[in-house]
Amino acid sequence: MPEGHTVHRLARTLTELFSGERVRVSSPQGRFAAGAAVLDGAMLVTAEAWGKQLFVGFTAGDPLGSESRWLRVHLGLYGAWTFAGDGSADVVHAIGAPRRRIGERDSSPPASDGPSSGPWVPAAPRGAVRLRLLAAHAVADLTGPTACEVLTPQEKAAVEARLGPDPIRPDGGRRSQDAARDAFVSRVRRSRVTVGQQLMDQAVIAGVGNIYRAEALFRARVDPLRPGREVPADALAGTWDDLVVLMRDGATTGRIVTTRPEHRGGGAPTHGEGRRRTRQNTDGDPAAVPADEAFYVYHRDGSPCRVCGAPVLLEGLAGRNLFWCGTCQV
DNA sequence: GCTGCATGATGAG
DNA sequence: TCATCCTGCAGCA
Repeated sequence: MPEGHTVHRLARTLTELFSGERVRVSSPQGRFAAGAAVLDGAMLVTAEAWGKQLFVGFTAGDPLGSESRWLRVHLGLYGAWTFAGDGSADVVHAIGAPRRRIGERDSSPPASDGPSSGPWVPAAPRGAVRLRLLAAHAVADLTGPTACEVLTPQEKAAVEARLGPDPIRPDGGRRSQDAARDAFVSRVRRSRVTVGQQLMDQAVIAGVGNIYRAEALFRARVDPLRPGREVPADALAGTWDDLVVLMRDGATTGRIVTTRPEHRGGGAPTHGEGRRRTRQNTDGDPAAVPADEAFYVYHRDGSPCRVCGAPVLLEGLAGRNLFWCGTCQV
């Protein structure tokens, strides 16, 4: 599922592909027909993310009236975007749940025969496409979103007002990085709701999902079942700072990798150049870290903790699976 | 072919 | 706390 890093990545991709373009907006599946009709033919200005919320801005004028509009998309558990293009833009991939299909070049005919092969024709939408954005050189299809609606700027502001700070946004979306961190720390400590639950609350911190929750609390050695007000402020501040690094890395690479090099490589001991790496996510090559070594606890229930060897625990918490190490996290 | 799950959020009870 | 919505895919038969 798309956690915040994926949504930020999507915003960048949409901006790259469509900003400054007039786009045809349609709803092949039909469920967004009315909204699509409002936006069809408008100029797309930019796309941005706040936590898991994606906002795509369209300029006032022409088909729209005197007011600009924002398309708000939330992918939920299953939503996904699929991109294709004529190859003039370097971005042809899909991002989203349940599986990334990065690198899939479904529609684009090989650009091998050059510009003489005539105008690019996008492939027919595949599956239940709620929304299609089409410009001269690229197409984006959206399937399975939890939310897809057209908002006024005021309505967009109202949505944002309900969201907590977002570690990926500059300054966390607050006045400063310190203000964002403080807001997060004090909010968590104001409540006796477990810190594990609060990390999934988008009003507390925006963009964190089940993976980042599990991994960040493990790295901070904090027991997810601890009431928020009992977690030391400096542990929470450290968690925020850690998430800033982890999630920005995720947004850059498209992959979540939280393990430190010294905790990977179950078999072969790392040596040589691999040893001194301190970054988590890739060092430029996401494939460098095998998928089964990317996490400390997420989806590793029953397997030995990478640090202490105790079996990773799994429990249902507020309807979601919670993974943690009962020995390392206290 | 069918079933159950998934990195979410919401609304009713 | 539960049911519900959105969709695709892995894992079965």
